[in-house]
Amino acid sequence: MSMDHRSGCPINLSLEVFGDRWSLIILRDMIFGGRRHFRELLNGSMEGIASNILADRLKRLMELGMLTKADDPSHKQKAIYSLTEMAITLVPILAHLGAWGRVWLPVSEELSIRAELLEKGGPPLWDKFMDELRHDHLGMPLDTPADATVRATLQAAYEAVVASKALAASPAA
Amino acid sequence: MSMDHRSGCPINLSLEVFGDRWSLIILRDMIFGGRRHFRELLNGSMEGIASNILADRLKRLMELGMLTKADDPSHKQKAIYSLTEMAITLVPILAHLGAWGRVWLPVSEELSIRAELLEKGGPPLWDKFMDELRHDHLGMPLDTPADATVRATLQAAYEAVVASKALAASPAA
DNA sequence: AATACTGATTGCATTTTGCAATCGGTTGCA
DNA sequence: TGCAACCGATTGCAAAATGCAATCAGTATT
Repeated sequence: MSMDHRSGCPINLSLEVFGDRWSLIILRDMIFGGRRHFRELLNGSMEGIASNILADRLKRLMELGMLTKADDPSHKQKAIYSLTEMAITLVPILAHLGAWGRVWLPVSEELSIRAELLEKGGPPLWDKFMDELRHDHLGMPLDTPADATVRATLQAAYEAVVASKALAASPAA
Repeated sequence: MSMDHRSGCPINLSLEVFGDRWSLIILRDMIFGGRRHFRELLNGSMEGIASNILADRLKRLMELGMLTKADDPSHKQKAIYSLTEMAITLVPILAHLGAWGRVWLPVSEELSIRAELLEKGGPPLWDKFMDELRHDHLGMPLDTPADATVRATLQAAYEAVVASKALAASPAA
């Protein structure tokens, strides 16, 4: 363990983990976007992260114990990244962060629909979602063998907004 | 409003506001440490912020609508900084952040006692504390004219830990 | 009159970030 | 068998952010 911390304050230490412009964006895309591969994260994030920064942050997040890396059996040089429990427990923080941003910042509708659903669902929905993440990333059995996943609900809501936007943009089609 | 945002995602926009190493530390010291003046923030933070960075962040946080500045009547060149409602609503996020850090990071006991109390108090305590902040920074009347403030409780708990540490270090005194 | 404190500002070296191009290896298809 | 597309990165370089020390003019204290 490196001891070069600015202070032992919980908030300061948390900021030292993801108090930069990219770490939490990467985790957001893995948690809510389902991205598991380098290229998915590189091309999938709307913010356009550079490949060297992505590589650096993935390495850093692994060293911090937030991610693990494994070989993808289907592709010899493909790596698959997984969230650890440490990262999965960020879900409530991301939900709060999204809710705060929706109130105070100029968010776009299609990108805030997930935050809205998470806010409305509250802690019970977060717990269910975290359970799904534990299943997908840690191989744990689902507590409740849900017929409809939170993940799918979030994804469907996002696509519905995008579709309605496209329809409104070209009504003559 | 400047439109140079990376994306309209709530989490991204939130990170653009305080996704750096210092902004949230300053807000932490104002919210939980009661700092209102430049020098208090400069010397009071355990992390040792540089004066130019402090000046830059205070200016930035004012432009973002998180802080306001006013003259201190008691001292002609003294400036007093106040939290806006936008900043006060960060309390739940800071509480979650502290709770997460307490679980996963090597926090020091004396610095995490506040996070612990906030965690135990939960949303009701946060609301009471935010009400106190609105009173102190926005001049609003207190909903409940509490005889004991959350602020004082947090401060007393911190001092108790520091005192017990000092006692354990020199038992012969 | 001297000293210390107020909110800053300046100059400069170091570190971090962002961007574009590129790398060696793997895969799928013709 | 050739070859383009894709894989997870790496490199070089410029720009920006950061950290540090010294300094500033105005104000209060002594």
